[in-house]
Amino acid sequence: MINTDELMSIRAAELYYEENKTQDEIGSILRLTRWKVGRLLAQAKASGFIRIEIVHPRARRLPVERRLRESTGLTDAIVVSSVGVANDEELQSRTAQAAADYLTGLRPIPRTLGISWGRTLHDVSLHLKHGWAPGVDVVQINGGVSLNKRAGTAATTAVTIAHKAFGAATLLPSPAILERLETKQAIESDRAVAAVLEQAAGASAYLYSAGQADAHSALVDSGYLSPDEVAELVRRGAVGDIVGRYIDKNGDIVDSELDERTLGIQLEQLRRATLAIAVISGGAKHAVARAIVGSGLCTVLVTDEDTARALLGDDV
Amino acid sequence: MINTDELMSIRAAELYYEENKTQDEIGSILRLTRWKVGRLLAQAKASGFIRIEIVHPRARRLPVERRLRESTGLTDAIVVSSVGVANDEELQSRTAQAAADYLTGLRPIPRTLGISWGRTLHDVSLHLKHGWAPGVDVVQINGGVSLNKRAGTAATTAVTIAHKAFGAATLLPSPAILERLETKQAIESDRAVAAVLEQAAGASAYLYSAGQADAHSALVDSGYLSPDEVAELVRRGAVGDIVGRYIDKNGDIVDSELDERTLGIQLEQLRRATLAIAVISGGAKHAVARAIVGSGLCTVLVTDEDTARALLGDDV
DNA sequence: GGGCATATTGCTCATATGAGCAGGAGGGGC
DNA sequence: GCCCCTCCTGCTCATATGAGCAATATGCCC
Repeated sequence: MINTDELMSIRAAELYYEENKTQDEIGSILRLTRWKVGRLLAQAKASGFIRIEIVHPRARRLPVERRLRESTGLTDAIVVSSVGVANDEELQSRTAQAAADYLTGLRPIPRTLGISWGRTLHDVSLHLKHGWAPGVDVVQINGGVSLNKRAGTAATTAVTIAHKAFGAATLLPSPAILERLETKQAIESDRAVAAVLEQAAGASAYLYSAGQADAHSALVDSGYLSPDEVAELVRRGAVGDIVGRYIDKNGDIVDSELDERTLGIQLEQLRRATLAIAVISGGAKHAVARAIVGSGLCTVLVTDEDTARALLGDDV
Repeated sequence: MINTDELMSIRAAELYYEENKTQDEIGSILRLTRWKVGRLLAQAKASGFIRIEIVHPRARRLPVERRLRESTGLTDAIVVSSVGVANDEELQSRTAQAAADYLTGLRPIPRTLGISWGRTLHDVSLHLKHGWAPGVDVVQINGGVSLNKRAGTAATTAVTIAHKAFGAATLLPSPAILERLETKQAIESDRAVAAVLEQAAGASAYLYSAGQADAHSALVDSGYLSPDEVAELVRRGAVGDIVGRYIDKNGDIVDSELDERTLGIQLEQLRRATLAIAVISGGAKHAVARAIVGSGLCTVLVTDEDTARALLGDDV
């Protein structure tokens, strides 16, 4: 049975929010003092009967962001609303847009930005406005040029971001994963490659995304790994990959032999970074997001509401 | 491309509605004057970016009610919110509850209330509180006692409503539809039946629901009609039934021969009534609701938001 | 570039609202 | 039945907000 006050608070809420009446007017309609009306409305809000949503592709969820900052070690969290989103694509676009906004608003402006590559990062590059920053150099932090089927995507991403900021792009001229350890070591010690890696190590900020651990991963798409190899990694606890390296739910490398053959900055370099921005969205990436945030691989997370709630352990 | 003001209005809305900041505080955060913030918020509201919903089973939709009253000849409209409703059953329960509330609040209190029977009315009777009125006599306005499979539902409904109002119930001792015209005329002229019909004709208010025109109708359930007969009625334009009589989309009797054999008050008596309350909910009853409201068969409509919007021609 | 029409801004002032407090009603415990 | 404690009510007062208006900026035609 619903009590009288609750019912009255609903009647009051209808008149207040839907009919735009003042609390005083509502008072005379419901034969209550205006103070009682005010209290009923406060009660209705507190009980969660009044739901206020901001319906807009650019809307963020500040309370969720705050909770994320408070309950994790993140220095910042950007959470886009998933109200009214039909598909994952729309959600990813919103998240990429938010990441672009965050980059644009970033102070101090980073001199050098280290980036990974992939669908998400490419999306971010497209959402950045021309002139988003007055000069930022971009450097790739993991390999991936040659084998990429969607030719040049990795390079295009870096170049676009740099170009739009009137800066220079430095590409890492190497595959993401080498077949043999010796080859990797050889490439790594090559002067051109070593110079890029050095620049990457000294970047003032990092921006990267994560891949889910399954056959849809960009590393599979690009031909570096077979679906079977990924399935084996999953069996061994992989939840996803960042900068080409597969991690488990604790943020640890799953297969050190594979990792040795992966060219790019180390996870430890990300962990030590003052500013490492992870951009992650979509239901399939909840697990990898948890691993990244939980093990301190990023200092800033840009994500969607559902992922954020999954991290927070919300039931809804 | 989204313009700057729109984006600012979203940022302002986040701070105002989610972070409970004052417009002044928002002003200093966004580097705007507090008046600009106020205008941005007003703009966000006007553009529909701020959605305020009252989430409660007893919540009504006053703006929809007003539009219904204005665009139809109804003297009153009660529209329950369908936010957060999972199934039709929940919706019907909410609507029945609203009808019970409406009856309880009705002034002047009717001396005699003429009612039909059916699932909906039964539901209303259960939602009424004991002592909902200080004495109201209830009279059935259409037949339906004997054949009803759910034995005595029709009678129980009338008795419950009357009992809870400390009044007397008068049952109409007749089937809803007779097989032969002569039988119907004979019963109708029987003293006991005629007296009830006379009382029904003089009721100060009517309360009835409507059935959809398909095999799930209560008249089929009760055995008065076969699914085939209903199908034939549909073919001839029937959209539903009220007080046992099938009507088309104009509110006209579909089959006058069948109607002649139907015992109860005439549609014209409902149309002439000062107070005729129709209680209708569920997606399957949009058509019959339209017919009833459109042809003036009720003066008050109690319904759900979706049905109301269908009547108003809203797209959503 | 000048002048006009229109939109936008920053203000004053009236009003609506929430915080905090004093008095009073209700409801056990003895 | 009496008292005390708690919760609730209705108030005063400070603050937040929206309406309306003058001043200013913007765009547009010639």
